[in-house]
Amino acid sequence: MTAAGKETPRERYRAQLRAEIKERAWEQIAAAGAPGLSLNAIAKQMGMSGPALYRYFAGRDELITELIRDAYRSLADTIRTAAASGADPAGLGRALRVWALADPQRYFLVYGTPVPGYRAPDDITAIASEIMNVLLDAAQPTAGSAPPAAEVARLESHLAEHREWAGDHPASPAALRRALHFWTRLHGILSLELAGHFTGMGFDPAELYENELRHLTQ
Amino acid sequence: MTAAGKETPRERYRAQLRAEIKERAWEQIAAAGAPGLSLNAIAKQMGMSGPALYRYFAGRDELITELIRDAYRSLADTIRTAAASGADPAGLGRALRVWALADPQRYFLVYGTPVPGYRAPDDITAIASEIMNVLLDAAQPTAGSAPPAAEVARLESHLAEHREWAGDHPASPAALRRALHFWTRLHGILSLELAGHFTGMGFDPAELYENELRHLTQ
DNA sequence: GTGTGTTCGTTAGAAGTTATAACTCGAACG
DNA sequence: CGTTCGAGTTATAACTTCTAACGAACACAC
Repeated sequence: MTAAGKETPRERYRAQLRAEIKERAWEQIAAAGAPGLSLNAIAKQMGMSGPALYRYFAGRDELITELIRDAYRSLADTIRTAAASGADPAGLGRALRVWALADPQRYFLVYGTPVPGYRAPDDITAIASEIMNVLLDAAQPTAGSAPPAAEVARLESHLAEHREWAGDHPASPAALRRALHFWTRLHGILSLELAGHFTGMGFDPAELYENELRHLTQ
Repeated sequence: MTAAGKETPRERYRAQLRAEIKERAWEQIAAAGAPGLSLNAIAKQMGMSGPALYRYFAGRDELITELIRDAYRSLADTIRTAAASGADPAGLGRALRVWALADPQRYFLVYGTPVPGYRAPDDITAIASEIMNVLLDAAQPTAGSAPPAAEVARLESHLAEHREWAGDHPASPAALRRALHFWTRLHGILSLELAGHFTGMGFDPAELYENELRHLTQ
């Protein structure tokens, strides 16, 4: 895959160890959430003593940022792959849910409670807008189905005037609106489900989600 | 308000100090999120030394749980008050947004990323269902407007069979569905806005929110 | 007014954490 | 084969939560 020939043995070893550290980090995060991640614990698990990890990550924050980056990348890959294999918007939504349920804490690393001061590095926001691009693609085609109902007219004209976030994507105002709704509505259900706010309520979150997908794709 | 006569001086002092501790805790949480809350820092701020706080809270977890409880209560009061003063569902939605924007971290204490192991005490879940009750009330009246569109029929029949979460509230299946949508859709927009996922996108989240309210109330 | 307790706040300390500094040793490379 | 670079070590500082033991102040009963 990557130009393996040019790697020195040390680089190989280094990359491998970084990967193992992240591996353990994911386990800890899955078990106790991001605040429960401990560099020291990872080091002990790997049979080495604390400060050794600082050879591989500048600190806890850098490790977490790296994990957030990976989570974003994983999500972007999932969405892109689903779209590339001809999935309709509903299919994209289902892929999103499968991805989220596979590792709730990974979802929360992307869309969960932010640390007030934190500002995401540029490459992460780039991945975020890549995801948005796929959504905009998917929101486009819906033929000339729904008439521009008066209800949404105001929002669509507002979005038409503020389409910076779409970059140079040629999405129609209706598509801008649909992509946004797709995002916010599915996130609304998913995040509540993953946070456990539906547990004990009795109904099946999948039914609610499928209903929203039906609604979103008209 | 409270039966002040029967309070001993010590109880008064104790209650006051507990309140001040929570006050400082809110400041810290607003500034650095829940993980940034430090008992020690609070103690120092109040001019007393670390372990003194353990007279008032069993530990960090109990303090946070108490803050979560207060946040829930504050939200329930806000929603109930809005409903009591004759607000329609849209008004409830706006009250929710105002409450959330007033202190984003407080919102996240209620609806943010959960700690995997954490299980909310019963009285907190009781407040949660109190909130749901107000939502169910508000979702009820909408006259005989929308016909039971085939799109939502499946979800509504599912909800009709799983209405444990409504307690003994006499909400119609349509009301169950509407209350759920009200919750998930507004939370979807709000949580993304509060987490800063809309910053830099250019559009006004209020427009998106208002559109959703319009949509929700038909 | 003078005991008597309860409770408050203190210091000391254990067991963690992140992170830095200084040092050793081994492996890669010229 | 030697030199250098880097990995991992220990020691330390500055934090954190939280327990334990102590002293002192305060409310209350007598």
